[in-house]
Amino acid sequence: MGLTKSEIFTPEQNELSSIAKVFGHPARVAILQHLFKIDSCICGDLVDEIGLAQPTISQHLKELKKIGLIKGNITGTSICYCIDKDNWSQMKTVLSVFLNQDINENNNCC
Amino acid sequence: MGLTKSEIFTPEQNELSSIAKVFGHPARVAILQHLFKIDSCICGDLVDEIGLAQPTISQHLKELKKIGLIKGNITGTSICYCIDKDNWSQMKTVLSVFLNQDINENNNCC
DNA sequence: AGTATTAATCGTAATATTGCAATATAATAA
DNA sequence: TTATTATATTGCAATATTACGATTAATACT
Repeated sequence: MGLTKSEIFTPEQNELSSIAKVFGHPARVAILQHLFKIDSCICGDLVDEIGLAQPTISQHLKELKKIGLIKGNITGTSICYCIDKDNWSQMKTVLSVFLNQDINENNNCC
Repeated sequence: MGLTKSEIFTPEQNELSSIAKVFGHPARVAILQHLFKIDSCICGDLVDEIGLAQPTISQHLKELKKIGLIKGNITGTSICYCIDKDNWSQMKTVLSVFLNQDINENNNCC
C-alpha cells in the first residue's frame, strides 16, 4: 500500500508528523541550516553549497515552502529564500509540546 | 532514484534527519504519545488503541527501537514497551540545537 | 502433548520519495 | 529581438515506505 492512513489519527498527530517529515531529509536540514547561517538571503547557490542537482534542490525548496518554513522573494531572475520566522516559531511550539511531554513515573516495566 | 545521498551531508545533518524521519509518521507519533500517557508500560494494546494491524504496529515499534527512543521488556508472552528516557532527552538536545538556531538579522530580502 | 496468546518476521502489493536529464518559464542584458 | 541567467516543471527510473495476510517462534495454560 505505501499509503499512510491519516484518517485514523488526530489532527495533532498528523500535523506533527508532517512537520517532522520535512526535517526527515538531510538536504532539507542543510538548506535550512544554510538559510540560518548566511547573512543575506540565499538564492541558487544552494545548488553549489549542497551537492545536488538544481531540480532536486528546487523540489526540496518546494516542500519547505509548502509547509511554510521558508518563503521566497523574486529579485530579478533569481529568487531569494529565507526562513519564515513566524511560522518557524509556531512550528517550534508544536514540536516542543510533543518533545517535552512528561514521562509518567509510574512506569515500572523497564 | 529513491536513494538519499547521505554521503554528501554532515553527520549532524544525517543524524537530525534520521531522528525527524522517525517522527514523520502519525502512527509512530501516536505510539510515543501513548507510551508517555499510560501509567503502566504498554504491550499489544497499541494495536487496539491505534487502528492498524499487528504486523504494522510491530514494524513501527521496530523503527522506534532502532533509533533508541523506546525499549522493550519481555514478560511472559507479551512485551512491555516504554520510552528510553536517556535517549529521549539526548534526542531533545540534538533537536533543540537545530530548532533554536538564531536567525541572522542581516537578512533583508524577505 | 495440545492449545491459546502474543509479538516478530516474511512476502508482497500499492504508493511515496529521491534524484536527475530534459524542457519550460520568466526576467534581464546585449 | 536574441541571448543569458535563474528557477520551476515534467517525466521517469530506482529505491523506500506503508500496510497487511500468512506464518513463525516463544511462552503460558490446560
